[in-house]
Amino acid sequence: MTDVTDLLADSAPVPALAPPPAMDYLVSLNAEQREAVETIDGPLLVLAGAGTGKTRVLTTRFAHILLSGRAFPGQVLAVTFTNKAAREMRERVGHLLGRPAEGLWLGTFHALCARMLRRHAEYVGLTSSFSILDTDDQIRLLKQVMEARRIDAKRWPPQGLMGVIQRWKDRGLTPAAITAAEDSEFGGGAARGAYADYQARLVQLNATDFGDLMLHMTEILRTRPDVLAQYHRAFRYILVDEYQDTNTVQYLWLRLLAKREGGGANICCVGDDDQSIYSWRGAEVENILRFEKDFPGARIVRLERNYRSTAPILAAASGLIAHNGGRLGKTLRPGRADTTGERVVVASVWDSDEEARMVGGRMESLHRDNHPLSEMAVLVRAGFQTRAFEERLITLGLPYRVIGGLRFYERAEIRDAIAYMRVVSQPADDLAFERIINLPRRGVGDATLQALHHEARAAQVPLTVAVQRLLDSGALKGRVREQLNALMGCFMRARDALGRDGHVSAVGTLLDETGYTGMWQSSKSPEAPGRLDNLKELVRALADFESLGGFLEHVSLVMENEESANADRVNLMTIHGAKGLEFDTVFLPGWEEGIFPSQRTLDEGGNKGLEEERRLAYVAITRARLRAIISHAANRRIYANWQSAIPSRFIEELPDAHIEITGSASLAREQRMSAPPVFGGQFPLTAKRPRVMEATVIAAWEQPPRPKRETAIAVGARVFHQKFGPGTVRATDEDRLEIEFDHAGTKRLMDSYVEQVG
DNA sequence: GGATCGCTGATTTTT
DNA sequence: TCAGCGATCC
Repeated sequence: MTDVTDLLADSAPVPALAPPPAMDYLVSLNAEQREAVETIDGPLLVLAGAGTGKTRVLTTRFAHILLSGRAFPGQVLAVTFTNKAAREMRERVGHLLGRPAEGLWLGTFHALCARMLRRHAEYVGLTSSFSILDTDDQIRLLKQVMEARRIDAKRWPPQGLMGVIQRWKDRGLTPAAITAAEDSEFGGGAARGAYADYQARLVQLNATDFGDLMLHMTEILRTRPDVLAQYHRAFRYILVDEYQDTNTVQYLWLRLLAKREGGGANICCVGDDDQSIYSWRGAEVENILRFEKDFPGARIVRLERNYRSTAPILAAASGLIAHNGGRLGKTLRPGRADTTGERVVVASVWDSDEEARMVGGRMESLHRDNHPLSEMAVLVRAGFQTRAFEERLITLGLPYRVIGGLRFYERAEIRDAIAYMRVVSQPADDLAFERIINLPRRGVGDATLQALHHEARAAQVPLTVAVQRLLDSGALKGRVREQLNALMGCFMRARDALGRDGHVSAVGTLLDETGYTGMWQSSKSPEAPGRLDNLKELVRALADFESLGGFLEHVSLVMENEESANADRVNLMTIHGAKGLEFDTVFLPGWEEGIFPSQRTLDEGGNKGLEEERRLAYVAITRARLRAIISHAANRRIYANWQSAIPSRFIEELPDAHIEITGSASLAREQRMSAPPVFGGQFPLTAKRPRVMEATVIAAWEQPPRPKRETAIAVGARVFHQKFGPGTVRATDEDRLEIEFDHAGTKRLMDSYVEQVG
C-alpha cells in the first residue's frame, strides 16, 4: 500500500497518530475531511471551498464505503459532471483499493442515464440501440420541424427555440407538462407544439438528445415503480460531485433514487455554492441551498482549509465573494505552510496591446527564472479574448495551447465518418444518413432528397428504406440510381462484415468503399492530409472498443480533446474552462466594466447575474497557487472603434491589504467616474468609493514602442502556412505580408506565422 | 454545384 | 471589424 501513501501525500497534514494499517487512508485527512468521509449513514452535504480537498474526500469516502465492507462496488452510485472528473475518481478509488475499480456505477449524469436508458428504452418508445444526437443534428432536426410548422426561421432562430426546449428539459418538463402560460415566451406560442413534434421525431429516429437522457430516465423512474424499486435495491450509497451545478431534472433524478420508503437516503453531495457558474445552462444553485430541507436530518460538513493558494490570494478571493448575498457561508483559511506570499497584482494598462505585452513580458521573465510555462495560465471571460494573447505569444515565440477550441469529435471529417457508422449501426438514423448521402458527391440534389423524404413520410419508413423502395420501383434513374445502389450495397456489406470481420475492419472497408476516404485523398485542400490523419486515428481508436455500439456511445458522451501530451506550454482558456484546474501563476486580463462583469449578463440577469459574475471572478482567483495578476485596460477596441473603459467593480471589491496596484495607465479619478461603460447597458453602475489608481510606477515590463521591423521575406517568395498551405508573397508592409495562397486565396498575415520554403 | 454578395450579430458551453 | 450564414446567380 505504499503507493497509496504517495498518492495522498500531495497536500496532507502530518498524521498525529499511527493508524491501524487498514485505515491508512483516513489518517492523512484533516478533521473536517475525515468527518466527511466517516459520516456514512444519512444525507450529508459537504461544502467544499476551492482547493480544500474535495476530490480527495469524495474518493476516500468511496473507498472507505467499500473497504469497510458496507457495500459492494456495484452498490454505490457515483455521479460527476465531467468525464474527466469521473476518470479521475475511478483512478483514485482504484489506487485506494489497491486494484482497478471495476463494476462501479461511476460516471457523468448523462453517461449513467444512457446506461440505464438502454435497459428501459421501450418505456419511452425507443430501442436499446438508440442514437444520441449532437448539437448539429439537433438543430437540423428542429429546422425540419419548424419548416413543417411554418415557423419563420428568420424571425425565430432555431438556436433560440432549441435553447427554450433545452431549458424545459433541464427543468424536467415533457411537452405535456408545458402550460400555455409557460409557452408564450417564444414564437408567439409556437414553441410548445414544436417541442412536441421534435420529441415525436426523435422517437421515430430512435434517437435522443443530451437532455433526453436525463428527462426520459427521470420520467421512467417517476412512472414505473418497479424500475425505481430495482435501483433502490441496487444502490445503497449515492455520491454526487459539483452539486451546485445540478439542474432541476438532475435533482429530481437524484431525489427519486435517494428517497425510499423507510427513509435512510444515503446520499452525499459535495459542492460549493460560491462556485456555481452555470446557471445559464440551467443549473440551480437553489438545489444546494435547499439541501437540508430536501433531506431532513442532513448533516453539513464544511471544508475550509485550503491547501492550494497563498494567504493573499485566499484573502483577495474571500474579500471579493463576501460581496455576494444568500451564501451558505464559508471562509477559506490557509492550510499551506507557506502562508506568506506575493500580493495579488492589479495592473492598470493603457490599452489591450499593452495588456498583452505586460502578460507576455511577465511570462518571459518567469520562464527565465525556471518557472514552467505549463504552470502559467491566462483566464479570460470570453473566448475571443484569447486572440490578443495568442498573437503576442507567437511574436515572443512562447509555445501555448488554447483549451476549449475545436474538439476532435467536432471536426467535420470525424462527424462524417461517425455518420457512416451510425447508419450502419442504426438504419433509422435519418439525420446521419442525410449528412452523408451526398458526401462524396453522388449527384443527389434537392429534387432527389425531396422525393426520398416524400417516400419516407408516405410509407412511414426511414430514409434508407425509402432509398431501397425507390430503387426497387425504378423511380430513381441514371447516375443517382447507380450511386445510391452502390451506397446501399456498402451499408449492407458493412453490416455483414461487422459480425464476421469485426468492427474495425468493417468500418475501414466502409469508409473506403463508399469513397469517403478517397474524397479526401483526391482533395487538393491543404487541410486534407490532416483530415486523413484524423480519420486514421479514428479507425485506430475503434480498436479500443468491443463493438461499434460501444464506440458510438463513447463518442456521443465523451466529447473531449485528447490533449497532445504534456508539453511545456502556456495555457489560454476561459474561466469556465478553468474550473477545477490550478496553476502557479494566473493572469486575469480584461477586468473592465462591460467585459467582466459582462454587460449582457447584467442586462439579462440583473443582480443574480452580477452575483454569478462575481462567483466567476472568485473561481478565477482561486485557480492560482502562488501568483495572480489581474489587469484592466483604460482603452479597448470594441469591433471597429476605440472606447475608454473603466475598471471592473470587482477590482474595488478586493481587500486593499492584499493587493498591489501597478501599471502605466494614469487613470485619473475624473476619467474613472465619467467614462461611459464599454457597452451601453441599462444596468446601473455601482457608485462606490473608487479606488484611486494614480500609480506612477513604471513597471519593468513597460517597453518603449516596438521598433518597426522590416520583414526578411521578399515579394515573390514561396511560403507555407499551417492552415492555408503554400502560397506566394505578393506584397510586404513592415512585418506584414500579403500572401496569395495556392488554395486559400489572398490573406494578410504577420511574417512570423509563415515559413519560407524553397 | 460552386462562387459571390450582402446581411447580421458578436458570453460562458462540464454532457 | 469580420466571420459565418443564406440567398442568388451562373
